[in-house]
Amino acid sequence: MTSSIPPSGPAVPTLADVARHANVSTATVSRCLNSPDQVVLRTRERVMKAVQELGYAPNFNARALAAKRTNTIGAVIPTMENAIFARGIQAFQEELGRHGFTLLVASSSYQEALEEEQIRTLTARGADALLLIGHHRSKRVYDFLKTRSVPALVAWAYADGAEQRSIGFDNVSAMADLARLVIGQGHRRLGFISAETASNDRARDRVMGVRNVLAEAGLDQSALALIETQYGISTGGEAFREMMALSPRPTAVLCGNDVLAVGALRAAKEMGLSVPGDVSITGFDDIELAMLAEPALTTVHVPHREMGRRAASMLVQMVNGDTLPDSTRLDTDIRLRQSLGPPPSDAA
Amino acid sequence: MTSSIPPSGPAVPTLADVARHANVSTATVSRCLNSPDQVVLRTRERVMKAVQELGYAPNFNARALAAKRTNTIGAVIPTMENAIFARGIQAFQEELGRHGFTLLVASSSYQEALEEEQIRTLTARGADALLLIGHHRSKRVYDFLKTRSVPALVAWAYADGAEQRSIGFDNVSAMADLARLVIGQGHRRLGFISAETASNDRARDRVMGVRNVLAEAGLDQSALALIETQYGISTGGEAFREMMALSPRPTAVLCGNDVLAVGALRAAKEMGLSVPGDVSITGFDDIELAMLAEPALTTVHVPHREMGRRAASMLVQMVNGDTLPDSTRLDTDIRLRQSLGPPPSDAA
DNA sequence: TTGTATGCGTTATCAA
DNA sequence: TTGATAACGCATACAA
Repeated sequence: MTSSIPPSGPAVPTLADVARHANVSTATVSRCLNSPDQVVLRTRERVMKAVQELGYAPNFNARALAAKRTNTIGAVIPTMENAIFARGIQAFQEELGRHGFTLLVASSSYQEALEEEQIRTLTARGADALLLIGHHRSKRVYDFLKTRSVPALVAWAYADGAEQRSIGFDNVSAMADLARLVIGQGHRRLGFISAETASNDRARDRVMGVRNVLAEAGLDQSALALIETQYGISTGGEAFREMMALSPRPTAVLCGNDVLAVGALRAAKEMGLSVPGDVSITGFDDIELAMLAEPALTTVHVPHREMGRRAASMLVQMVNGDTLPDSTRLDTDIRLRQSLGPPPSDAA
Repeated sequence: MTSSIPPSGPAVPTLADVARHANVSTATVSRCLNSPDQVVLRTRERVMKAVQELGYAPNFNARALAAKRTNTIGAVIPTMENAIFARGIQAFQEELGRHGFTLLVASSSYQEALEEEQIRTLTARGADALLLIGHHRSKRVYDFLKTRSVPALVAWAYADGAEQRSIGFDNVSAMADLARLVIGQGHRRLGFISAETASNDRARDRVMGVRNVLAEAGLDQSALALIETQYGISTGGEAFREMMALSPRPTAVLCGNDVLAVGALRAAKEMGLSVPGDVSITGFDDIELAMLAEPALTTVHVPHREMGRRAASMLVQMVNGDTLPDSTRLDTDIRLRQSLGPPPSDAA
């Protein structure tokens, strides 16, 4: 019986290996890599040659442990399957890269408990700062972040005077603008298909935006039929059918996001309803789908890419501690397209 | 002048703090966390209480350094903005979570050099294994992975007898099946709008699939007009316009993916061409957009979610080293929808 | 079952 | 400009 040979090929080279190879101390190698100008050219060349020859690459975990800094920024988003986050995060990452930072993404599947877990995980991994979506989360989480002194930035939501630094837009007024437009077309019975509001302040704010406008227009809140449903095209369609079964039924159905709206659009077509002839439908976000839909969707345009990009530079500032950036409010605007029109003339 | 007070609040608790608090050694605390059954209930309770009270959370980097294992699996995808990857990766992550692994994603923006960099980064971070998209990459990368003995799995592509373990489908035959169908409808002049093939074997394979069928049908390769373009709806549209300017022009335009196809569809509409009356258009991937488009897109359905899920379990197996999983070939099938029909009768 | 002691690969402080 | 050397926070072999 032969003793088992350890399957180690040429072990992964370490700083020490490089140091030996170049006949210098590990400290010098480290300096060559991190602050090259602190070491004279001649030795630096020797060290770099050794690095090349051995194919050395620094061990990230060891570096993080010793330096207490990772140049990594974490982000917890609801899901990558939502195009708005995919797009924003891609821009976020690109901008981080330009500043020498790396992105660590995690997704919460829209579950508050999972989000908390992910936040703790990213923190344990040594993220220098975090990007979070929306303001809604337990005080415990905010306290945790504070005692760990991990800078955090809230995105996709801007709230006046919120304690937490944020970048985003005002969901209430953005949706209100759209609702005003709908009412301006003559609609008096509205439907609203909302994403689930339980732990989603953006969704709640959008509902509030519509309610505010109703009040403003002197309409009773009963003029609004509200359905909450999960994110998805098919769920949007089901909610729409439900809404059309109401009597009297809404002449305009506003949706909390474009995906729900596209579902509604499709359901309408399947039901043989003309949009906007029989019923108007609107969305929110202005993803590509909105323009491609038939009829094209009237929606609220949100600058997702810009938000991601600017979120990155704000976080970088916060980490470097130069100057703390102010919360940033971005503008949204309405994209008026075919899916919105006046109510049918025979509307009861 | 007062000396500056270090802004440290209650410092982050470490293993040692917990140990002190519970009156045990650090080793015992470590065991409580990693192999609880090795420590007797009574002390375990004491330790856990201390953990709670101090709000202790293990430092990931330190743990990785000591244990040489991270329970982390890395993935390098072209971009999160492509729905097929977003969807697959989401499933991938969910399945990893079930096995106690964490996902680290990076994106290469379809750039080979960037991909290599990301692979090195993830490796330096101690990823236990990697998920890569497609087979195409330099030997250097594969060698690197081998000497570091980092298990890697290729996804979104399956190649018979490829050295690298993979999960995916055969892009050549999947596209060939579709091309056969198109030719079966009577088309004799085809167009193909391909994604850029330079460092993308999936794209190359799809082109090859069409070419094979042409040969098979006794058609000259000149019967195929080929345009390569970047991923995107608008680029797809531009390529389509170019193709329609050809003379004689193709009666059917196959696209390397659904996004390009949707762009083509839109361009056709803008040009006043009827689909499939004047020209047929097909896609590949079967993303949601395909069914929503007008007319609905004939395309190749790929089980992205299943691929992500199974990729995760394969990688977990590879890391745990139980049994090495075989490469897996998944089936695709054609979704025949309205965008494909016979060529116009007046086709020259 | 628990404790002691060492090492993991870096960075950073302090001398030289 | 460079070199020793002490952390960093944890896991684990070995001893008790």
